[in-house]
Amino acid sequence: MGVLIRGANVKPSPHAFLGGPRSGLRMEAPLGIFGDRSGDDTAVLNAMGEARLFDRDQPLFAEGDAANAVYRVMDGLVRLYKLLPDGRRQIVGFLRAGDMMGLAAGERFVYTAEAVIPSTVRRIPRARVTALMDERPALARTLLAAMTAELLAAQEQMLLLGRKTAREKLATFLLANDERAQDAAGRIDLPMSRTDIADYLGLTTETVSREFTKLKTAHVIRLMEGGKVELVDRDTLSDLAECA
Amino acid sequence: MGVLIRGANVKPSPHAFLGGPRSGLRMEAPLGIFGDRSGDDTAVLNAMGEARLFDRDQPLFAEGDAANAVYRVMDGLVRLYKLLPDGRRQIVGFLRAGDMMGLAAGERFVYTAEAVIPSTVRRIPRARVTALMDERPALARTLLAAMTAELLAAQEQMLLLGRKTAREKLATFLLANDERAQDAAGRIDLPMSRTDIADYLGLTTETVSREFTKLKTAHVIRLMEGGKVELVDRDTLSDLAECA
DNA sequence: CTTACGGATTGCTCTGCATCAAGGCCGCCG
DNA sequence: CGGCGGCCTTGATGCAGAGCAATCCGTAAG
Repeated sequence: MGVLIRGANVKPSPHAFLGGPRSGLRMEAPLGIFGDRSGDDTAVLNAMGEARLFDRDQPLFAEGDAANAVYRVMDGLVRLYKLLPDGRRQIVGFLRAGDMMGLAAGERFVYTAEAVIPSTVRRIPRARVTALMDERPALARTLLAAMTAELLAAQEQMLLLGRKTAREKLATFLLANDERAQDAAGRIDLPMSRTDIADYLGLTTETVSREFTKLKTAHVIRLMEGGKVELVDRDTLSDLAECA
Repeated sequence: MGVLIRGANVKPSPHAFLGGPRSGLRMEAPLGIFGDRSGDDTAVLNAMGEARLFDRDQPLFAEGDAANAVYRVMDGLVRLYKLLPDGRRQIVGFLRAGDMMGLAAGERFVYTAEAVIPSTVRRIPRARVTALMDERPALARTLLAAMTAELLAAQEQMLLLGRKTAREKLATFLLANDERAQDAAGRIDLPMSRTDIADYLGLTTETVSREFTKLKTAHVIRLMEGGKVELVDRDTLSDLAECA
C-alpha cells in the first residue's frame, strides 16, 4: 500500500493534516493518540536496507509482486498507481524524499510503484521491520499513527475525486504540494507530467493543461521552466479549492 | 476516521481483499505480515464500552468533535461522510455489524458518522484502547494489519471514483456488498437511500436510479421490496465492474 | 543550424452525467 | 380512508469535461 514515512531529515510541516492527500506516513507521528513514545524508532528504520538508483519510469515493484519489503524514497519522486484492464490509470499517491511505501500491503502489492524521475530508493526486507517491532513495541504504535495519517489523506482524496470540479481539484493539488515541495524560492517543484497529474486527480491531460492556463491567465499562479510553479495568490487558490 | 473492525461474530469473507471498498478494519487481521499473534485481542475489545441505540440519521459524532473514543457497530448501518462548504457530500464508508470506526483519527474527527437505520453502537473510550495496547503489544500489530486492509480498500475506492463509469461504479458496489450483506436467501440488503449510494459512488441520485433500472431491464439484478437486491447474473456484473 | 521527438497547449466537437422537472409509489398520521 | 411527505423513477435539457486533432515548444541528436 501507499504507505510512506517522512524521515527526520525532512522538515516537519506545520500543517501536517491540512495539506490534503499525501498518501504517505510520517514517521514523526503527528498524532499523539497512541501514546507519544515514538522517539527514535524512525531513525533506526532510516538506516536499514540498501539504497538503489532507479531510472525514469523504472518500476520499483509491480501490481501482483510479492510484498516482502518496504521501500523508502531517499531522493526523487515515485508514483503509485492502479490500472483497469483497459488501461485506465489511477495514481493513488506521489512519494517524495523521506516517504515510505509498502508497509500497508497484503501478501502481494495491489499497485505498481515507478520512479517519476531518477530516484534513490532504499529497500528494507519486511522481516527486518517485523523483527524491529518485536524489539520495540512502540514502533508498532508509531506506524499505527502514521498509517492513520495515510488513511485521512486517502479519504480527503476520495472527497476530491468524487465531488470536486476540475478547477477545485487542481487548486487543491497545488496547495497540497505547497506544503511539501517548495524550493528555496517558495516555488513548487512538480516534476511529474500533466498526464501524471491528470491520473492523480481523475482528469485528462487536456483538462489539467487548460486549468493551469486559466489559473495562469488569472494571475493566480505563474508557470516557470523546469516544471516549477509559483503560487502568486494563495488566498484565491484557497477559495477555489473549497477547503481542504 | 473510517476505521472499522469486524468482530469474531461475523463470518470471515473468503474474499476479504477482493470485495472492493469496505472502509473497514477486520479484527481477524487477514494479513499475517505483522506477525500472526493477534489471538483473542479482538474479543477483549468487543466486550468493552457501553452499547447505545441510535435512531435513523442520528449522529454518532460530527466532523470537528474531539476524537476521544472509538465506536463499534453491533447492529444496523452507519455512514461516514465529509462535506464541502457548499453542501456537496462524499460518503467515505458504510459500516455494518461488527465494523469499528474512529481508530484512525487525529485529535478531532474529520468526518461525520450517522446511523442510516436504527443502529446499536458501542462506544469505547480511547484511553482504554491505549491501555489495552500497553498490556498486549500484539494488539497494536493486529490494528496495524486491520488498518492496512482499510487503506487498500480506500485506494480501491479512489480507482472507482477517479476512473470508473457510472455503470462500473454501481456494478462494483453491488459485488462488494455481495460479500458483506447477504441475507439467508442470497439477496443483498441495501437499507441506504439512492442518495446515500450516489454520494458514496460520486454520482447523483438520478444516475444511480437509472443504472439500477438498466441492470434490472437487462435481467442482471432483480429489485425486491425492502431495499433488497438479488444478483441474478454475477458474471455479467463482474464484467461490468471492470475487475475489483 | 537542422531535424526529430515527446510533452504541453489550444481549438473543436461530442457525450456521459448533472440538472431541472414531473409524476408515481408507499407509509404515516390525522 | 384520505391527504401529505419522502423517496424513487423517468423524461427533457444543459454542460463540464472527455475525445480528437492540430500545432507549439524545448530538448537532444545529427
